[in-house]
Amino acid sequence: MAKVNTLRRQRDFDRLFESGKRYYDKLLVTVVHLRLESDQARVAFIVGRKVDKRAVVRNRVKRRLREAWRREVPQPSVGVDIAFVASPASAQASYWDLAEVMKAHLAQAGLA
RNA sequence: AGAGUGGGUCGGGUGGUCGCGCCGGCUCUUGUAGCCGGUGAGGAAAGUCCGAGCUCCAUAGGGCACAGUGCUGGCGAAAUGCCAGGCGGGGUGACCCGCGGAAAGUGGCACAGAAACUACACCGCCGAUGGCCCGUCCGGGCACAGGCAAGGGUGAAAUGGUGAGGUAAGAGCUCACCAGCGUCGGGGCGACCCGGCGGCUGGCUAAACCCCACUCGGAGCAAGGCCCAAUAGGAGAGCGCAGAGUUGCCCGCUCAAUAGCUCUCGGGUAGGCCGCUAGUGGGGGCUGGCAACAGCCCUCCCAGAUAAAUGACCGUCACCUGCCCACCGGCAGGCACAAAACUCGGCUUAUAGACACACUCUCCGC
RNA sequence: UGCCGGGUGGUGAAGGGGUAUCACGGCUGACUCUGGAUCAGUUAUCGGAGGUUCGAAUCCUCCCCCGGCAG
Repeated sequence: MAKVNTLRRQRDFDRLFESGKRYYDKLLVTVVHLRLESDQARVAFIVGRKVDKRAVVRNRVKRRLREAWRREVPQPSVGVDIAFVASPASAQASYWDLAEVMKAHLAQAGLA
């Protein structure tokens, strides 16, 4: 995943969480916001300290999410910002569980 | 064979399919591109408990306070670190744990108890001596004066312990040994140890104040430096006053809002770049030293991310647990603690299991 | 990542070496025909583990948890 497709500015996060549409699950909360001025999709994976105290576990969840985004889901061709926020239950979830939830949320958003 | 002690090393291997950060090279359509090559988490990277380097600050100067350290000697840049030794305590033992000063002063020691520090006298013991009574002047009784601190009892702790002598009863009152104190001689760099002598002893608490010796400016890479959109129109320097700053206070030193006057044209947010990895560095050998460690020689280059790379999935082998099983083997599950964020030296805490070494105890065999 | 502050009944707070205190709740009982008010009782191994002390919520050390500041 190229750097251009990573969401990193505080301003972008503020706009995404203020006006984005949310899809909920026990493992994952997905926030989607369309950006018409661009045709690039930007994505962020958020795993807070409440998921698990240990950095090793949080890093594993983040990497599984990133891998699921890369392999299990068709890349959107429209301008859109997406944030995947992991919940504490995702620390015990397998790669395939996370991928299923991600696919379902993107289908609901009409991106897949 | 079993149980254990000490320090040390390692902490999954291998294959397949996709993928990531950084560095270097090449290519072109010069880009947030493609290809090739190299490289990419730990013993604790952790907690942030100590200490350094490095950077900045209004210069860091003095005094007091506060704070820290605390057996001795050595090592180390330094440290609440390490090594060796000393003493005390624990363990059958290998070994482990602790550490200045209580006759410089102040304070505290609840409850209980007679008394808790100028020690004391409730029960108790004695009553030799003096007193009173009986009585033949021997003697016996009373417990008034008085003597005692051995025994009982209270407490965490009661002014040395054990034994003998001694006495009216007792007591370091006397003696022997032990503990403590002082002193002399010897050994050791020293903590301290060994021996002699003396008087016969003087609670505990300093992780209470304190005393003694030594140490101490503050903040921290979000330090700090550089380049600079948009927006706003001020911003900076000098003079000057209330004032402000340094972990607390005093002195000292420094700075200086706003208003005013004079001069100058820069300051800085978002963002980006540097700091940013070669360093008190790792490995091997020799020499000195009991050791920590030091010196010399050879050799190696070993992460630099920033919404944050170092992986995901699927096999297989090894290991562990459970079940089935006469055995071969099969099935299921597990396979630790945990991830850099300027760097380094320590400490502390978490950690499935594996390996080798040295040593101790018990039992058995020869 | 760095630096601070704090954990005491259900809740909010005192206490800084000597039987753990107060307020508001909750529960039980008494009073009342019933309820309220009132009175009495009950509800804590002081975040955990070691250490210093005769004795620790308090002093020291190490862990765990919560919150804040620095963009």
